[in-house]
Amino acid sequence: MACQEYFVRQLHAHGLRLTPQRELVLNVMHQLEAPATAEEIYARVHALSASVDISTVYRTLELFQEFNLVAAFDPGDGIRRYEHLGVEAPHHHLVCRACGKVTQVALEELQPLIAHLTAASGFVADAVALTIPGLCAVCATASETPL
Amino acid sequence: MACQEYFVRQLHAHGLRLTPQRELVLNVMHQLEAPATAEEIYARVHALSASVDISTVYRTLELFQEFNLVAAFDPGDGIRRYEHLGVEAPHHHLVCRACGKVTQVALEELQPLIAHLTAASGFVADAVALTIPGLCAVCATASETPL
DNA sequence: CTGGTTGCAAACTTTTTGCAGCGTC
DNA sequence: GACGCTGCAAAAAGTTTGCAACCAG
Repeated sequence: MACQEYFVRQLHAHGLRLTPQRELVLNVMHQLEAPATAEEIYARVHALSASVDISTVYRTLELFQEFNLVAAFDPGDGIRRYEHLGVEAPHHHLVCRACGKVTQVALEELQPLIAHLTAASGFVADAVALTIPGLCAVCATASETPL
Repeated sequence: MACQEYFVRQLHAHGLRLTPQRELVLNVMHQLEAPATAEEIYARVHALSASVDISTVYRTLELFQEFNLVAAFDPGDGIRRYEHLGVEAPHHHLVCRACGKVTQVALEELQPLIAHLTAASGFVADAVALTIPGLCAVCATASETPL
C-alpha cells in the first residue's frame, strides 16, 4: 500500500491533513474490484463508520482525483464512477450503451498510441480508464433482430 | 444529408412519427461543430422555434442515440455532451481533467485496435467519440509548478 | 380517427455548498 | 491554538416523468 504513503506526502505538500475519513475512503477504494459510484463507495464507508457523510465522500474523491489516486469517468448514463489508479495493468472500459454494463479490457496496444499523443500535443493522458462506448455482444445481437 | 432519410426510415420501421421538433433537433445536431450539452442544443432549437421544450430535446436525443445517429459522452464533469455521428473522419476527445477543455483528435491508428476488439469480444464500439481523460498541455504544465 | 408526441410543471437524482463545531498538526 | 475538515441541511444542476391536449399518418 505504497499509495498510502504517497497520499500522506501529497497532503503535507499541500498543507492538508490526514483524517480518519480520508483514510477510510482510500481503503475502500483499494478494495474495489470494479469502478464504483459515489453511492456505492459511500455505502462501504458508511458500513465501516456510520457517521461519515456522503458529502465528505464526494470531497475526498475530488481530492483523490487531484492527487491522481483516483480516476472518475462517466459511461454516459449520468452517474459518475470512481476507480482507484493502482499498480494494476492499464485497462480500459467497454461501456454498453444499451444495458450499461461496464467491462474492463487490457488493450495494451493502446499505450504506445497514447504516449505518442502526449509527445505530439502535450496532452498528458491518464494512465488508465479509457471509456469506449458501444454495444456489448449481447445487446449488439439483440439490436439487430428487431430491425 | 442522407441521415435525414435514414432517420425517417428508422422512424417508420419502429412505428414512430416524424415531427417538426425532431427535424429541428436533427438539423441542429448537424450544425454542431463540437459536442454540445443538452442545454446548448436546446438553446439552438429554441432560437429556431421558441415553443419547443427542453424535455422534448432530451427525448429526441435519446431517440437519436437509439438510432445511432447521435453519441453521448460525459467528460467526467457530470454534464453529458451529445455529438452527431456523421460521415466525418472518426475522432476522439481529449478531455482535460483540470480545465474541462475538450479537444478533438483524429488518432486513426486506433481504429484497427477497436476493430480487433470487436472481433475478439463481440463488443461493437461506436465509430467515434472515444473519451480520453488527462491533462491538457496548459494544465499539465501548471500542475507541475506548485508541487 | 388513432395512437404516438408534445409542452408544461413537478418530481427526482446526483452533486455541491454554507456554516458552526470539531480535530489534526 | 490555528486552520483545515466534518456533518448536517439545504440548494443547485441536470434529467426524467405524468398528464391532457395535440397532430402526423
